[in-house]
Amino acid sequence: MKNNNACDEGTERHYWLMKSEPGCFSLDDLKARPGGTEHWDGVRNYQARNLLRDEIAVGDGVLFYHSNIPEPAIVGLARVVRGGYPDDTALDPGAEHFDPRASAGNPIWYMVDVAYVAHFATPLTRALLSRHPLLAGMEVLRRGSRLSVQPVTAAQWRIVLELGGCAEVSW
DNA sequence: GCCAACGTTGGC
DNA sequence: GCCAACGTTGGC
Repeated sequence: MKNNNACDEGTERHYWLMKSEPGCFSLDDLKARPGGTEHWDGVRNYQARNLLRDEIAVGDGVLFYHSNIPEPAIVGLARVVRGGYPDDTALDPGAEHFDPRASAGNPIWYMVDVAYVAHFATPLTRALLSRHPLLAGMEVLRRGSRLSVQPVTAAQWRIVLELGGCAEVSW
């Protein structure tokens, strides 16, 4: 976990990285959804839940990361179009991420909605990202980093968009 | 497939 | 409250 320094304390974060296994849900899948929009549901980790519930807001930027493949990479961009609200897949006994402890009055788990923005011209692999001195500290590159929703600094965001050929995308 | 890193569970 | 056992994530 990263600790805030004095400059970050109390300031809003606007940029995030979200992981997905492309065999489960890829950036192409997001693009193909009606309106390019989908719920980011199924997160069952309290640290990520807190971000979804309390921090992630409409208009925030999302780096879309493909994990658990031969060459994991940031493949493109999405935008948050709805802030945190209860993840009702936790209430569905038939759902993969059903949680018997959750109820309508105590949803426990939260999700946001994200909308497709763009694919990068080429996927930004871990090797490529690590080569950039200002990206070497990214949470996703840290060994053992498992958080599926991570904060990204404004500086990191800007550099990643440049590397991805999306510097002109305004936020 | 291996295994390190991490979160969660549960005995005590 | 400690901590060992266990399950999962995810890079390699």
